[in-house]
Amino acid sequence: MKVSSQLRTHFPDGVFPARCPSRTVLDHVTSKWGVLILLALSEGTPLRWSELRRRAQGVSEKMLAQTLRTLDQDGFLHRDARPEVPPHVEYSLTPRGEELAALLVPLMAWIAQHAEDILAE
Amino acid sequence: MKVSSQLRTHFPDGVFPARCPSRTVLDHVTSKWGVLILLALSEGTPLRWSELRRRAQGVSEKMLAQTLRTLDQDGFLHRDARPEVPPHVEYSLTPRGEELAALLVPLMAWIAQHAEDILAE
DNA sequence: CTGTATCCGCACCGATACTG
DNA sequence: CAGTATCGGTGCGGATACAG
Repeated sequence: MKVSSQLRTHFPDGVFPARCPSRTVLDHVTSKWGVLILLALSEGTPLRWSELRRRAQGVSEKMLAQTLRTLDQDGFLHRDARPEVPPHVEYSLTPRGEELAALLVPLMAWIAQHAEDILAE
Repeated sequence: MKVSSQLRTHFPDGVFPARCPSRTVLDHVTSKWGVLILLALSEGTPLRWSELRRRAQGVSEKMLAQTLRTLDQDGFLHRDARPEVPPHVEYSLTPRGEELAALLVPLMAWIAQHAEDILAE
């Protein structure tokens, strides 16, 4: 069985329409910082804003905020703000986010394993 | 076993460095059109330029060329030009590309399956 | 048919300053 | 600590014209 048959259910002719929900979600998920944030949270431990900034090296405050908002709206992660001073906010994956991350992890693992060979050529 | 442990091998502390081979390859693979092209070819059938344009709806000639070049340089796909008039060029996945696509397909299948629910909220 | 070359707008993104 | 507001540049990406 060809692996691509999994796609035939939703894209019978192999065509990916320009404006469809799948494209939108795909863009959110595969966005430059979206992947890294989902991966960082894939371990299960809730992470704070500053910790996420540290893990996804190079992300600006603006892009972190924007990405977190998008992923939150899509229901992939949960924002837990404790009413404290100073503020203490934790981000964690929702069940839906965990499903998604479970598919992202093998991808990233494969990439990490082959990246050097790929760029060496 | 947590699924994320697959990443611990390469990112022991869960930190994704700014400038590392993995980031570069990740950006290539998760690029707007890169994913769609890899998925279109994941079926195994070689596709021609014009057919790829049709499948990845909305892609411009410029971006198709650019994306194909990148994926080719990374060794994910093979360009087969037959010396004919008019030109006949076929693109297909390399073994490496097939490995990658095999990880991309379940991701896209999951997204296609949940996209409407996700955006409905 | 399969591209390449060029122009150019605008959206993305980073940097900075500021706030609760 | 955890963000928001604003500005400016830059490179992505679309449109068009052209070539082999």
